[in-house]
Amino acid sequence: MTRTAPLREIPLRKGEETRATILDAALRQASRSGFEALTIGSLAETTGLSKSGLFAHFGSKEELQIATLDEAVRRFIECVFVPAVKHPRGLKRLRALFESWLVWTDRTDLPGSCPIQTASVEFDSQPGAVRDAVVQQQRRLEKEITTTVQMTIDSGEFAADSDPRQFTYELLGILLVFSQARHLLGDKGATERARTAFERLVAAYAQSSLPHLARVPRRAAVRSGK
Amino acid sequence: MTRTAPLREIPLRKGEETRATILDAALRQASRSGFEALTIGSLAETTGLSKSGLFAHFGSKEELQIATLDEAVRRFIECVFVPAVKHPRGLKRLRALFESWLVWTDRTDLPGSCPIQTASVEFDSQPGAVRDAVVQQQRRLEKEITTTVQMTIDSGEFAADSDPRQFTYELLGILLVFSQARHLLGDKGATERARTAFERLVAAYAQSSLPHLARVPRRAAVRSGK
DNA sequence: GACATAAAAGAACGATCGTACTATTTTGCG
DNA sequence: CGCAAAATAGTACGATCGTTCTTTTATGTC
Repeated sequence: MTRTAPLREIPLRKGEETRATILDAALRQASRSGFEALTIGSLAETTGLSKSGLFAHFGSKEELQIATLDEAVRRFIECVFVPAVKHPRGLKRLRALFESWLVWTDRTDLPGSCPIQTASVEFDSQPGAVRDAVVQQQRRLEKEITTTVQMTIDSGEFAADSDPRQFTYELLGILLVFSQARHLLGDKGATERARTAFERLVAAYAQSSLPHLARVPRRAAVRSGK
Repeated sequence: MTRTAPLREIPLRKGEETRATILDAALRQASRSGFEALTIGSLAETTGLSKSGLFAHFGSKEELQIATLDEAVRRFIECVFVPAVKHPRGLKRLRALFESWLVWTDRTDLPGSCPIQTASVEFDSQPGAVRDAVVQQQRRLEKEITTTVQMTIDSGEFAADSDPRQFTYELLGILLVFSQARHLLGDKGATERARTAFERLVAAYAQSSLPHLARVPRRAAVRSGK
């Protein structure tokens, strides 16, 4: 059972490289046109491969879509979470997370909107393996954010009775409408509006998780962002 | 030029009826699977029409998609705005708008998520006539909301220096994440989270449009919803 | 350099796509 | 009823879809 020899688990080499090329093209295409438009033919053409050659890497369109989603999440984590954890736990890290999120599709050079969000909407009422994968990834990301929020509670920067999942919920809302304003409507002020919304959200949680009770703040909760 | 006689502008009868049937099926399909999956063939099958017979009503797939979007907007206005304007201008109307919005896809008996939102994401990076139509309708709806918010400022229920477009932006965010939580994740608490977010938003604007300055409220701004 | 294997290409399949053209039925008015 | 027009059906088209099989080429190890 536990042998030291490589035991023939000699992994791929060229294949992995090609697969990465395919997924890069797939990600760009999904960003522009969605996961349904992720056809074998068009993808083969943009990568210069043959249909069958490309197909062999995944075995089915569904698997291609799931692999593309996984790659999107991988890059998202790399672009958003990894830089954020370099900041100290708490509000600083939460802010860094938010700011990275705003620019992540630019940083990873996608031509359209966030593929994860696209997939979320595209498959939200369409049962199947892709939908299951989307749900799983979405839950995973939300859990990560909630953990970051919880740290901000633990650090005392958010009120002790704050609901971290409610914060996550509202934060996601801001980022969803940001994406719509940015890509669909081409709103130049989308980023500033998102920041304003985020700051108000933060300010509310710095006081209480039941902010509509409008408790009087004990001190200025927000400092200059930079 | 101006003749009183009907002048042969005898409009359709049966055709309109069939068209309505088609659009109803199209709306349901778009709600489940998006506008790209709105194919002539599948739609012909679910309506019992022939492909060519159905096609003749629209002339192109693009026109079918646009007609479906327009029908979605028509129903949205009927389900959300029309009931809201029965309430007095100001916060009451704004609240009614929000509450109708939360249930509008149920009230119009759609099997999936909001087709307008689906279209917004599907075409946000895909140039063409459909995208143009989506942008136009989205702008139109946002303008309507902003007007309702402005009335709440005028009534004195929101602070005079409030930014109605910022409020609209954030309100849309809440509704977007609500839809995701509801349909993709099947979150039973989505509605309550949306209400909590809405109340916090309202409370902030009842004080100031720059709520992260955390001004002290002069009085309790929120009463029992009913 | 030979050789096993991985990687990619080639060709073909039935299905469905959007759309054009023609033919048939249905409708509403005189 | 008769008849023009509207509405729908029928048929066919080239293109593309996802997928399967077979064949060829590229790769890495001895």
